[in-house]
Amino acid sequence: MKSGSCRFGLWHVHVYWSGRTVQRVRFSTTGIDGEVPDAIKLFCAGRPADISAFDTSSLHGDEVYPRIYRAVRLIPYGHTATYGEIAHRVKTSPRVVGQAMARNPVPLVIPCHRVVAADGIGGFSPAVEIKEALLAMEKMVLRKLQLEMKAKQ
DNA sequence: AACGTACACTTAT
DNA sequence: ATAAGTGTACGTT
Repeated sequence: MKSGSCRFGLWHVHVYWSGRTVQRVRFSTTGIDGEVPDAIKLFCAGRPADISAFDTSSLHGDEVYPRIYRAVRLIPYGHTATYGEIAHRVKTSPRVVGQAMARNPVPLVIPCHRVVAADGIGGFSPAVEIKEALLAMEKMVLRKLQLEMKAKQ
């Protein structure tokens, strides 16, 4: 199992992984030595990298959490869904979706930052500023991509 | 093993 | 503004 961290704004993103399997991701105010998968490095540097394809044990099974995590993983880069929408998709309640997000072992890989409240941004641990920054970054990157696309046509 | 409480929510009183 | 509904985790009996 390898581990390492990379920067996202003021925060350090710790990643525990090996090969295509990511076991744990967490935000910290301090860094650690070691390697981080390229895709995650690119993502944190503001490139439109898709990091949802990594393997994660939390995605398997018929229980409620895995079903929620699989649904959340389908939210595209730069987009959001509400707790209620996800709940509706997997036939559970919004409260439970929030619980699953709070316990997400691999934020970014399972993009819990793209799940927002019906009337606001919702929560994020350890700090909601991270969620705001992630959403702002994705929105900006997406807008830029769309502009480039349009320019080519 | 049962029970209470605490949640990153939402909808309806 | 408050209450009910929801699934899971975690603490206390």
